[in-house]
Amino acid sequence: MTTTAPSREAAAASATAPSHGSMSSDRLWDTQVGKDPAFLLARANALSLARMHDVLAEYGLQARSYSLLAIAAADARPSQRELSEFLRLDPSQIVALIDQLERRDLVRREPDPNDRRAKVVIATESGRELAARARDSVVESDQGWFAQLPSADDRDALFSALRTLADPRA
Amino acid sequence: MTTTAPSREAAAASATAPSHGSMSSDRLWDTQVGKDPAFLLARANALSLARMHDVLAEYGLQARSYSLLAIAAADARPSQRELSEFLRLDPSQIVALIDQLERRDLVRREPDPNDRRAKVVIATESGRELAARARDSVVESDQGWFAQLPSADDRDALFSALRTLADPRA
DNA sequence: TATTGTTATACTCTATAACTATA
DNA sequence: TATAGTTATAGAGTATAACAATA
Repeated sequence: MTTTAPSREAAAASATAPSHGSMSSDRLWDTQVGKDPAFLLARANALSLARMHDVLAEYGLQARSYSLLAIAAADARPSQRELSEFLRLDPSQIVALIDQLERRDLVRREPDPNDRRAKVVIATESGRELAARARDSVVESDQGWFAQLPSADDRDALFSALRTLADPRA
Repeated sequence: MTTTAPSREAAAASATAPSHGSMSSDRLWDTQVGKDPAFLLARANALSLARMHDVLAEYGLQARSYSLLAIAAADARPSQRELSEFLRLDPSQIVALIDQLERRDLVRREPDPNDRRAKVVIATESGRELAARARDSVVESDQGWFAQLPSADDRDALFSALRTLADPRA
């Protein structure tokens, strides 16, 4: 989650019978775009994000606010700059995100003793509780979704590849 | 590409020496969020999309307009509804996208003889030429980026997994 | 002189609802 | 009655530049 915007409604029809009109046409999938790895990555992400959006709605969170809260709740003590880089959001968006969470008393800003320009983001007690509950839902939902890959080896291979592509240190 | 919005500037610093401040902090990567497959998927996509944005700027295209043009240029004869589902964009956004490309004489609308409500999108000759040139750049860029995975087996496993997650028919 | 957080602003993208014409 | 395309609009997300405080 986080990064990029949510993309639309429910997604990923789970019904067994496509009945009438919701089937994507083979003609489009047979084009080069339908085989372009970057397109597949984008489309998979859009579906994942839509699912995450649904899961997190119960907690009044979105992918990005959940990510930020979860990092704070993990006592990572991130500065806003670090969050900006990690979540790939503009520093001014981080301000807005933290403002939202702070209004709900889920996080607070604390001056960094080592650099008084910087502020670290700390989860409050209720922030930790919400993050824990949301995390359980997210983990469960992730498992269900990635179970579309039936083999654990396939899933591990995917996760490893994503890590390589996502993590600049890799 | 396509689906979701572009996410920021250049991304994916290729320099060998991170020099001073651009290194993401290990503390954040060590949290559960940094290991969440959905987060990795989102972040990988954000980096991919930023790269695609840079590549396509030369042609006056973005990920979504490129995808639409490439599908039309492949003679897939998509209706706007099909494009909406395939690209996961609202029908009204498809209207706007086609309007843009039509103003540049890259595509045109044609009534569907089998259903006069529907319009199929056709690439013009100059649209085909632009799509071909853009496609070459995209393919080259994709190859370079996914070469972060040195093993062809690993890349194939990733592509296969993404296809499963992205394609509702899978 | 450079960096952190902040504010302000313009722009793009997204979601929704209504309308028309066909089916 | 339902669907394809269109229009309009409000809201959310994004990119940029400027500013005060601190390094």
